[in-house]
Amino acid sequence: MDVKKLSRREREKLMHREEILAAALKLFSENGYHNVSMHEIAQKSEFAIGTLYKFFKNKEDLYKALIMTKAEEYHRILKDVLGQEDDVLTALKKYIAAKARIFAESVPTLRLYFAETRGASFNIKAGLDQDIRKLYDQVIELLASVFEKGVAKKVFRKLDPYYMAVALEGITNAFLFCWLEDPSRHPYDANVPMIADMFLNGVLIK
Amino acid sequence: MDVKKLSRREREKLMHREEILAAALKLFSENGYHNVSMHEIAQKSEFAIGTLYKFFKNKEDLYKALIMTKAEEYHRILKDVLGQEDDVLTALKKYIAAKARIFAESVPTLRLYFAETRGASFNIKAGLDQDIRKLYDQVIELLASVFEKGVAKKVFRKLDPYYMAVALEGITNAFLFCWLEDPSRHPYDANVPMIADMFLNGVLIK
DNA sequence: TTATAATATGACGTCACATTCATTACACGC
DNA sequence: GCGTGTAATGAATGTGACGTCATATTATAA
Repeated sequence: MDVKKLSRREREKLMHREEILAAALKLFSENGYHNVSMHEIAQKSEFAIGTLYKFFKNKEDLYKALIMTKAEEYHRILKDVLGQEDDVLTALKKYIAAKARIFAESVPTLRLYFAETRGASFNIKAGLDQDIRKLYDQVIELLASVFEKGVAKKVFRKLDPYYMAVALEGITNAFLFCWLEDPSRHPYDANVPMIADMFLNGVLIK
Repeated sequence: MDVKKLSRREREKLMHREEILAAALKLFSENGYHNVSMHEIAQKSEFAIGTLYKFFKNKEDLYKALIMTKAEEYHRILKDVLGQEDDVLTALKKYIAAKARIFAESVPTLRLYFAETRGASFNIKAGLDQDIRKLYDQVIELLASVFEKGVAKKVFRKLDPYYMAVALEGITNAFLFCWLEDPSRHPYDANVPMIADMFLNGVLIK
């Protein structure tokens, strides 16, 4: 998979593909799948309609390629973070912070990702749901295993590890959503310690 | 607004409207706005296409009427619960439980509500976002005021009340989503105490 | 320079869907 | 039974989007 192995022709073709995807990301994240036409994507990417169909079988295929690329990247990063040999507490804090880093560089990606994973996704007839879902479930399971370890080591209370993972996902996503709505008023980065604190210690005075 | 004041003609007309909305709810919640045609809604509700247009200006209008009715009902119930003169802790627990009750009777409604409030809603060109958002923000603010009271009374730690509300919303929605995906495996009702416990006390062993 | 392969183009066919409106059916008072 | 206004109908219309393909352009090799 070395880039050097590819001829200029092939490298350019890949670049063109990337350009199409970049244009599509911008449009889809702003307007949603059904409110973007292939004509618009062609215009924005400065290719002809026919060219899009050289790269992607159809509109669904283009969308799916876009989403899955991003989802796999997201998944890989979180897996890396959770896979490091840290103690459970730092692993968790790293995880919360990583979610910020991933999307900090690309708000459009976050918008698309939320559109497909939160709420019911009705964009694509079939298949995509399942594929993204599988990646998402893997992250949850990984998180759950961290919690399980934490429970065994008596760091965490004896609660269902899976539900702890669900809760943490819920909280972090809620703050990501806040940030998405108004980045300057609700910065995610700055709130990471507070989020961790709230989740770990609760809101009650003991 | 007494029903008795209406003639049979008028009552029937209202009933017909309800029937159309019921058919639309089922279809939209299963397939999403763009994958349901007016023709399908007409068929399911056993009216002619033209009749739909007697009740609603267009497809968007029909969808909007559907969503806003449900959203206002949801909002009203949560407002009632939080408005009662309870101490902050029972108010909170009631709130968490109420979210279950509202949707327990209608999974389709929950699906639609999530489709419009979580993730980016791209169904309707403009307007709906803002209107639903306003209702949603009111609930958050109400929740925040409960937390503020709790902080003043030294029940809750000194954290930003708004962010506590965001976190609670995040957690409860995450569990609602779980329930939506697999109602028998992840019952929301049974988990209410656990959710409250996790949010109030955190996951850490002290 | 020419031949050949690879890539890009965009006008157009086709189809599905939202919306309209001329017509029909119906209820109710006289 | 008759006339009037209200409600319901669904074939017809117009629009717009996807995806195709015959053609044009560019790159490479001979």
